[in-house]
Amino acid sequence: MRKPQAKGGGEAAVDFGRLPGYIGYQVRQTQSAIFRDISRSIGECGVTPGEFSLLSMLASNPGLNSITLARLYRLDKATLSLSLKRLAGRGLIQTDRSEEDRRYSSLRLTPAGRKQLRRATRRIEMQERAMDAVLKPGEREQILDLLQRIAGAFDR
Amino acid sequence: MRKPQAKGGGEAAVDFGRLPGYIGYQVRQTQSAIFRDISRSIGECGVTPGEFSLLSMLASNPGLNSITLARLYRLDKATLSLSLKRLAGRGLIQTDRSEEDRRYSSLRLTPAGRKQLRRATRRIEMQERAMDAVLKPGEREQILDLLQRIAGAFDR
DNA sequence: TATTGTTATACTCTATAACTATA
DNA sequence: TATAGTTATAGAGTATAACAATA
Repeated sequence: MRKPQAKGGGEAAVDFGRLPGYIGYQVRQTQSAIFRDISRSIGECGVTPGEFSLLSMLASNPGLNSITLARLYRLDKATLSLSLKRLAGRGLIQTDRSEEDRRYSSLRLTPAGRKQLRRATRRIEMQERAMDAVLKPGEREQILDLLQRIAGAFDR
Repeated sequence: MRKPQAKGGGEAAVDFGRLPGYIGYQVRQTQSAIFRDISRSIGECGVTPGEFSLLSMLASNPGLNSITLARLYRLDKATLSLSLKRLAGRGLIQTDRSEEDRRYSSLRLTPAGRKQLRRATRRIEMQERAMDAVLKPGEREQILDLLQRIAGAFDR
């Protein structure tokens, strides 16, 4: 218990206290390490992790509307509206009004969006392979399961 | 493979594609669920997760300087300067110039900061207990280990 | 010259509130 | 009246660049 957690660099004798024993803390640190790694190749990859999720969802669910996306990711519709506007501005998605109910927009990837998604997917999967390099057989499934259960604990 | 990952809500038949199989994706979702949960009681708790880390570090390492903190958390010194300014403005920390080398500041909690940290710690540990409720014996140690190894894979 | 720290500026992500168009 | 979507505004969190003080 209370094992200090060295983190590289020559900061001898810094005491992390109980922080390393908190799952919340380690999830934050890990998320930040993963994000930093992707950011280093953001030019090569072209999209942020959040944008990658959105593009993937539209690839699997063409015609999806933004209120559904907002509910799935628990974002305010205004927040999502801005993200989608940016993606549309870059020509990666196309937003049309739905025929049946003209309040809804129908979202889908453009050809440029599909191409960008393929590029980003290659980069993301490279990163996942880098993680596999430090995991033993079965551990990927294990952590995916643990993370989903923990997130589920707060689904409320 | 390609198991769609239902996420509550009545969005029947939304296909998450490969996303649920990516560790990066699940870490992001979990971090976001944990953050949302803490945010709901931010008034009660008083500090953000990032501020909680900073206060904890200063509790365990009184007199720490900001460049060391910046290196540990891989933040730019300007970024950290702003966070510390906000904490100082709320009277939670006190920053003094070091005696030996007057370029350095010596950071420490004020009595109000110690009190706030105790309050936040109670809240954070409640959250950790909520996670334990969905974990079997040994699984907390398991996920802490897995997360640290994955973060370490990108330490570069 | 090099290092610590601050300030100015800018960009992303997020939310709330007020609005329009549609139902 | 209710819902989908947009815009305006504001607050964190992050970075880069330019600067001051100290070594």
